[in-house]
Amino acid sequence: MYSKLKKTSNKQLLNQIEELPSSDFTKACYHIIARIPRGKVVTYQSIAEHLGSKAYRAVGTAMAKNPLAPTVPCHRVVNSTGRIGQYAFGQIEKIRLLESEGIEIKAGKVIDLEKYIYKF
DNA sequence: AGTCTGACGTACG
DNA sequence: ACGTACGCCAGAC
Repeated sequence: MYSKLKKTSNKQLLNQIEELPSSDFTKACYHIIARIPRGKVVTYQSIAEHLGSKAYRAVGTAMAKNPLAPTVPCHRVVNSTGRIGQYAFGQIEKIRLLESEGIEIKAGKVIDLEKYIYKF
């Protein structure tokens, strides 16, 4: 009976991303993030590397403008140091979301980051 | 085309 | 285990 409240399918989401007026680089970032499962995280650096680039700062810039948050789960992107990093709706909210997915965070850092890293 | 700005990373103190 | 300085590069003007 809640079928109409079903989340946007991944396929629909990918189409939505394609329709955005963003650059290819930015859309590629969203595509990558769209496949991170609940309870897992990736780093800005790994996203850039996956795109064959060193532009990890630009990845952050793309996140900052993410028009599909939190459907495109940009809250699952953290610093390579394990620090939470920034979030358009505030670090508090980012931490709250991550904890709700089972990720342990203390003093703004992910405890045992390796355990939660999503590998491509 | 030139310049500036970041949801970053890393080295170094 | 901090903070800071500097390098990085795509995107916005």
